[in-house]
Amino acid sequence: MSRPTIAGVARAAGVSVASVSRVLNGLAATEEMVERVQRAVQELGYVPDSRARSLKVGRTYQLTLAVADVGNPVYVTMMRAVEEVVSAAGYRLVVTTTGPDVVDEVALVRGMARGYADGLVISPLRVDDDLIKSIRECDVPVVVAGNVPASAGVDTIRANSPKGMLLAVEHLLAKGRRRIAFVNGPVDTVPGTARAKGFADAMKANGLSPVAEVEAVDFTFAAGREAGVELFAGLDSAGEPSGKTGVTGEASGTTGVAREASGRAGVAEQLDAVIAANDLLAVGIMHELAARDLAVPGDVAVIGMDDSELAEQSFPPLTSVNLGSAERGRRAAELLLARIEDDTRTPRRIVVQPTLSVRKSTP
Amino acid sequence: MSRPTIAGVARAAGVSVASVSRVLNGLAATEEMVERVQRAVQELGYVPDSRARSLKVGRTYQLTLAVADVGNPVYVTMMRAVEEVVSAAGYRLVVTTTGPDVVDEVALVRGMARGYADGLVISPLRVDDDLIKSIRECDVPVVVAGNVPASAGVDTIRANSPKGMLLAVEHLLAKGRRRIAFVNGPVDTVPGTARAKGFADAMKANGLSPVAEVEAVDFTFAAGREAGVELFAGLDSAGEPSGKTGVTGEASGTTGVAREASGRAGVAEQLDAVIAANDLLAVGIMHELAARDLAVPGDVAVIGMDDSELAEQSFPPLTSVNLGSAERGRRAAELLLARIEDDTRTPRRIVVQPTLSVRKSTP
DNA sequence: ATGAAAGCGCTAACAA
DNA sequence: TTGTTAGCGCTTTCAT
Repeated sequence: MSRPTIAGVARAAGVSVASVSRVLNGLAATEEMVERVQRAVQELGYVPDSRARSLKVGRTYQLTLAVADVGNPVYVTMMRAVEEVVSAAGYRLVVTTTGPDVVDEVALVRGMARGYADGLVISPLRVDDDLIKSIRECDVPVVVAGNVPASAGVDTIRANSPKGMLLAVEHLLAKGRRRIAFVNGPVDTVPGTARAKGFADAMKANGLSPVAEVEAVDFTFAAGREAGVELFAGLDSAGEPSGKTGVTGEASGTTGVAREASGRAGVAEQLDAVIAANDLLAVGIMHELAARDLAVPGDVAVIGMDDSELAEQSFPPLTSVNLGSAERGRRAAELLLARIEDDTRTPRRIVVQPTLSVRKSTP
Repeated sequence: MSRPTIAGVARAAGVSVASVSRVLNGLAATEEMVERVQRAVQELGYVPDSRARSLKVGRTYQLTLAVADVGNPVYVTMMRAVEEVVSAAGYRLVVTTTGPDVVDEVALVRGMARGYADGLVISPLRVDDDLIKSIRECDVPVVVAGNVPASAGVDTIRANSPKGMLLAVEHLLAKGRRRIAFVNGPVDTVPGTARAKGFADAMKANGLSPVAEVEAVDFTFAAGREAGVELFAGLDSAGEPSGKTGVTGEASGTTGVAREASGRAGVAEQLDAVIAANDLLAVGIMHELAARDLAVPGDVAVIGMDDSELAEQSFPPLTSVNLGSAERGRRAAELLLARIEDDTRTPRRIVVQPTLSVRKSTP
């Protein structure tokens, strides 16, 4: 016994399919008609086929949110915000993971065309021309939560990383910390680039040079720990900070030796604060700090970015730059909904201002 | 200019729609035919409509994973595992959030019928007859990652909480901790019930009575902190543990006073270990411990459950019962795939055995 | 190897 | 108010 279709219901109720459709969609019908149809629906356990319906009406009432990494808590903040807005508007939200590669991102946008959903919010780590092209060609509206060129002609909503960096640096400065290191994510990503520049500018604006800068392989906890190892190895072998950049690049083969030599005092002398490009990296760094008996914030203050749930869960709770992920999610959803209603409106580019959530990881 | 359809492509290529369909699906065709069609597809930027296609072939090649709370890190572990299996099998995975209520869960399963996906993995917090009914009536296969009665006749894959509790209690015992408190999630949930019973049995089997038992309002970090407040208030006002249950139920109105009186020594005397029903609760408890200057594991050892990414990210890293979430995810996906292939196979009920991941939160 | 045409389950004119 | 029917975009017999 296969699933009943609308025809089956019509037959069971002794009415036409059109009448069934009308009753189901709440259009005008007599008491008795409604009654009969509903009983038949009940009895057969009929459920409309959403594909057939959307094939006809041209809408799925489904929206997609694509994120790079479900393990990154910043996305749960965004997800919650997007979910709230779209479900209030009568859409259901589904989430897909793209991974860090731009090709997968492109494939997703391409595949999104025709039928999977009525719209897409995408938060890409890396952007290239193919991605932009696929977004323009996509026949459902796409809004980018991130940074793409204005020339792409697409609705975007992004954070203000430079401003965020300024907040972080100035907070540290106000607390008397001047020997600041920066742990970034991959610099070939959009946020990586933005944060690198933001950090450099913020430091310069305050007459500071970084003690060290290291680039983690991605925006994860594990990468944060590795970056921590690299950071301390570099600090130690480099001795006093000499120039603008300090240590950069891969951990050297001498890590073991350098690490052995990097005593608590040695590091604490050279470094009194670390800014990380996101909360996951920051927490990774805090673990490496602890492994070296360096106290947070006593010896070294730590600031993360994203102000995700992890920031309050970590210990000590992490001071973090709130880049407005909830607001970005909310407004991305609103932008998407608006564009679904009216595809001719001129693309908007919204930037959300950051705030600083001060917790115990800074003095 | 609307999106091109297969008819448009056929016209542009000067062939029939059937031929276009064949080329697109890799069926037999002459060189020249393939050539012409592909050029037309290229030029028009044609993308097939997945709804129309799946309406015809009866498959969407999309699978859904429904989780209660995207903020719970145990689900990211599951998600990753499910994703890996289903994408290897040529399906795309989408994730939806249901929230804690069973009615939403039911609505999801009902709505899942007809068209959204070819199958569903669901991990419900609460289960009732309606849910079970909706699962049986669902016309796409559903596998439950969790515990439903065998009579439901559905594929399930679940953890062995009692065994996990035993692991936790015995580990504590081996480390000389005997004054154990338990922080559970809501006991009207499936995991809540299972863990309550598991804990009671594990304690009894080892001749121990719990120092205290408190029930958090849900399985979140915030609830964990609240539960911590309640736990310590109760401990203090109850004095020495007298019977089997110790403190239970809501925080009393005297919390403020009790808290004031609950000194470091007082608590440490009554309590030397806490088992939490999941990692989020455990981390919440650790924060409350820290707020009272109680050292982990020095004064109080803490064990979580789920062994999620949070367990290694927390500080100190959390000893946690690995309930096999990755394996459960993997096998749930396999079960689902198998059932999609053959809907007549008799339902399987798999239980995954736990292991203990020992970290620094226990001595 | 290719084309014509039926039909997947539904909605929306249009007719009655 | 209700029924009949065309067609959404696609795949798949069945002829050719």
